[in-house]
Amino acid sequence: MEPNISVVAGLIADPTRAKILTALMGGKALTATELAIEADVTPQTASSHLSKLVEGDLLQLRKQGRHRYFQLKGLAVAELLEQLLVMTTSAQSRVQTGPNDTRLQYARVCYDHLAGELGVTLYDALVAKGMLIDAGEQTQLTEKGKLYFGELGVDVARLQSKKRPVCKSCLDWSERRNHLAGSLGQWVLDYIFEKGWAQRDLDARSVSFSKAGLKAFKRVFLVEG
Amino acid sequence: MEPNISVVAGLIADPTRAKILTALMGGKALTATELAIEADVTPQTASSHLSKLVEGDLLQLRKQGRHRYFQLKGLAVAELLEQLLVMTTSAQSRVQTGPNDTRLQYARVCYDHLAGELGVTLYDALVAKGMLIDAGEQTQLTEKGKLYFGELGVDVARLQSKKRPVCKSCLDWSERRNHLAGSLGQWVLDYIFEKGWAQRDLDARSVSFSKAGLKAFKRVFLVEG
DNA sequence: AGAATGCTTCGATGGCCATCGAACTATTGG
DNA sequence: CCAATAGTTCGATGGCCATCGAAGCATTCT
Repeated sequence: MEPNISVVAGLIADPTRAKILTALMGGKALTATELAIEADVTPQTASSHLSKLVEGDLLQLRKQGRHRYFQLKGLAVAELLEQLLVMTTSAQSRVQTGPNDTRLQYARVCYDHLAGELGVTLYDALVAKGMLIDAGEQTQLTEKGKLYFGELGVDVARLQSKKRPVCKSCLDWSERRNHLAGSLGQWVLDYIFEKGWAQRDLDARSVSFSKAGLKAFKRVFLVEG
Repeated sequence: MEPNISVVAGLIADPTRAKILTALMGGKALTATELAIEADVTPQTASSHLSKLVEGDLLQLRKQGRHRYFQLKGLAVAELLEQLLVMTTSAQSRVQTGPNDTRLQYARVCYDHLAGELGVTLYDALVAKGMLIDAGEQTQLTEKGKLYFGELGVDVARLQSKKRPVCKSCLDWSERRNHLAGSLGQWVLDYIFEKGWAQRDLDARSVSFSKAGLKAFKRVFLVEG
């Protein structure tokens, strides 16, 4: 009648695939090789599992150069795995990690926009507030977002007239999650330096926020915490 | 690291066991033979599966005379199955709605509370009338709601003293919207049967309202139309 | 007590599938 | 171009397990 649920369950039932899925629960995208190492199998075996998981709509594949990044496909998959974890870790309390404000300060430049944990947080916050729509690789700026950035002083129409996409999600090197790229991402980084919230470090890649600058950044860009 | 989740998933992965589990989603306890017929296998095969499901803490066994009654063990199991149904029904188009399916979609039992279109309508109506506050997964019963249900004969204080949450929203697999779970949801379903407004169908999941019963239900629980 | 019903255990069979070695394709970097 | 890295497909192997026939245990009915 409905073998579908057993098909999905069957995908999770294999211990190796379960390891792959739980490894991806952090939200980070991982490469095929990394997942093979994580699951402690050869690349061939991992490849077989990964294609099945993609075929079964549990994972999403994003090709980037010679790498293939995998991540959980949609919130429903993560929730399903959560539910399974709830079942199996009955007595274990789910303790959240402590204040992550200190770790949040890790930030660096990716080409011309903000990357690192803070970049990812920014991206997530803008999506959560309805400014952006995360549609896989193609990120959309909503009408609400246009208004919001317009009030901050962005000439949205001018950005849109250029060839370069306004919004683009870029897979983060360290976080392996989306952060904001495109001309809007560039604008945000420029804005940060312009306001004096932060400055480039000597290695020219990492970005140091001042205490007040970080606070202002979070306030203006709707990042909670 | 944690093969537990693959173990649980493996229990659901077998099509026969999946049939058994979905048959038990009605909340009604069924005998081993009934489940064998439902899953279309011999009693020996069903027995093997059932012992595994009990061993894996997905089913609860109750011996009664020469019968062995099985039912889902706890709400978490039912929620896990619901979550799987949410995943699998979202992937495929909404066709194939025979007469039995439409009945199931209108009103059915989800473990121990009312689900389907009518369940969702009830939930929405209670929220609209200010009896409940929809706050994500944790639904709140308002003071007004406590008064209202108190007049219907609910011992709210007793429900609150129990471990199980009074209100809880449960995602409906056909409607994909919240319906009322928790001990209050259980009370509502009991009330419906107690008043004779409806009765369980043969398939043990769908709920048949009489014409007068439906009218009374809508009147008492503030559902418009 | 004897028969019937409900259910389980045992053992054999057959099919599915996870795994890895070997060989291949694809992308990057000198 | 060649070398290196990333990942895939193919084929063989081995193990796990769902299934059911046969037989056994348990409970109830008459």
